[in-house]
Amino acid sequence: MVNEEKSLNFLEEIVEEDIHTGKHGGRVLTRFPPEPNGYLHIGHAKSIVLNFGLAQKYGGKTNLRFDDTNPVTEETEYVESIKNDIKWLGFQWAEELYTSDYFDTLYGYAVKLIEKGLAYVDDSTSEEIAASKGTPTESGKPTPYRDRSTEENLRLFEAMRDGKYPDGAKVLRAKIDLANPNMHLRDPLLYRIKHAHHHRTGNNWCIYPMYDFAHGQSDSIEQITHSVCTLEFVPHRPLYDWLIEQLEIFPSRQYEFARLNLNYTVMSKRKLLQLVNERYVESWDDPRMPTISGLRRRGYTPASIRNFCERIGVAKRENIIDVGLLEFCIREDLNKTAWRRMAVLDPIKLIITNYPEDNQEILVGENNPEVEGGEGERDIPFSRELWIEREDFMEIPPKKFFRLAPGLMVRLKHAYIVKCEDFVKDTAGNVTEVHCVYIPESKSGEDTSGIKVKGTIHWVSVPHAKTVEVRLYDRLFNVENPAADENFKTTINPDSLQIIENAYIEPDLLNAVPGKGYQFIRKGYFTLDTKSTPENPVFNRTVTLRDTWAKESQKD
RNA sequence: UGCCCGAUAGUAUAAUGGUAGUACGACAGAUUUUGGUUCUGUUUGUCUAGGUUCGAAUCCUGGUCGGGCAACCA
Repeated sequence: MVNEEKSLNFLEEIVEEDIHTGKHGGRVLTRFPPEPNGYLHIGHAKSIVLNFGLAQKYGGKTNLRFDDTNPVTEETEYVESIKNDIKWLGFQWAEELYTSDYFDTLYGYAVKLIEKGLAYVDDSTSEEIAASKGTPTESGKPTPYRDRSTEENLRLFEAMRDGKYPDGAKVLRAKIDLANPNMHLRDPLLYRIKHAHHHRTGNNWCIYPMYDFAHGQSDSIEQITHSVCTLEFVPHRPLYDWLIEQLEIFPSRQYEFARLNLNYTVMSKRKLLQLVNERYVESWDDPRMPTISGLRRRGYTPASIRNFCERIGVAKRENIIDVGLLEFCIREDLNKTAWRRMAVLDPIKLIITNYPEDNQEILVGENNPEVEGGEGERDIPFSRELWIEREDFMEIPPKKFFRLAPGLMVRLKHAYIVKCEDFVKDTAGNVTEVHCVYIPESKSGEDTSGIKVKGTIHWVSVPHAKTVEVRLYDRLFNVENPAADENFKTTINPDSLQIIENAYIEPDLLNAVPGKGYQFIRKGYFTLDTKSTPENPVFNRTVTLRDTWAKESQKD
């Protein structure tokens, strides 16, 4: 038997080692700690899959903790969207927690630090503090307030809490080492004054802890065993550890991995917010956005996103993943699950000259050829006049063109073989009609014609066709790494959205179910848009099918 | 030019001192009533210079390159 043991990523190795050595009694508790100031994106999905996946794999649990220490940017709207996205991805947290739940405890920790002589109230301005921190090559200098007595610090900190000072008048700083080569250890700020309404604590507080004084302590309060975050927090780890040690609280450990970057998109919340605010996209859930809600509206499935996150791996090396891999993952999923339907996006008329004018037939087509039994079938009306795709006819075809051209034959999917005999152009030279004859004995399923054709094309019966709006999406940016551009918005792809107001669909597609993916045969995967209504159906293209002909035809 | 992190095919990711493997991509072929799917095959890689060792992607040293750090953001 071949040993198919899957290799572990470095975090799984750490966890296995900890379990092996009996650390925390083998307990595994992770957390996913979003700040509720924006929508979750595919990069968060990587973190979610990692944190929840780690816990699941080793019999542990994961908390959802909102890191809500900055009341100015945080809103309940974001809390709700974040919870919704996590659930949609298929994960369930053990406890829903908020850093703001710990404000009292955190305040107590600050007092303890002051009492130990390890924190002081500083009256300096923001600029003065920045200047006194020195530079990476030059050590910092103490401000005039560094050596206040414990009593004075205690009194002032309490006064800060009691609202005696305006925003920015004072801060609480840790007293560590102004000469430390790690800038984060040069007396970092612990608390600042913000007379602001907090989405959960209202006006109870006018001082709020900084990230560094909240995150690690929250981990510790919850007894998180493995606190997983991204690489930019590596230099914060010594401070994380220092606070835990000085406060003598549960020793959570922080581990860092490289965040996900995807080419042809941006991932920072700030930039995504700009795209929304400046109307480059419709909203946070615009199908071109790399947000979870955008991907969902685009037609991505939870399984495809989870799968993607597992395939990209986890390491500490900076990376830029090809969106092609994301597209592979959704095609892989939808190929197995999407029901097949026919739709013509850019129509020209095909007339079967030897088919009786008043005749029509009801043909059948399987729903899903990837599944035994096809998951049932649907009726497809057929008649003398059909819509076909403009690109499926060429007056003068190149070599290896397996579609319609004068004298060429194709099969109409689920129907008959037809032979092109003629075509009609308008005054502008555009082909408007293709005239064919059909082979009556070549009907799908009962073909006795013996004719073999290379190509099969999709179609929709003209008198039975329904009209819908179809939205085709392309990458939002024209360059691989838009964030590298000083003004990333100049690299936006002006053609990222193409709206087809009148696409023709086979009648059964009117029964499409929201949230389900459909393959428009030969065109791609589509799903109903959230704004679609029975009166005005709108389909979003999730992703095209792989198109080797497009590549072939572009050669030479 | 202070500190920290990293460097394996085009992109990611394994190999934990002992045959450099996997996925996606690319290329070629087979199958196909979707130029889809599926299947088969091919291609391409250890940043660099030394050192340790019977043996180095792996350990050590120097260098190069990339990224991060001096927000009352997280």
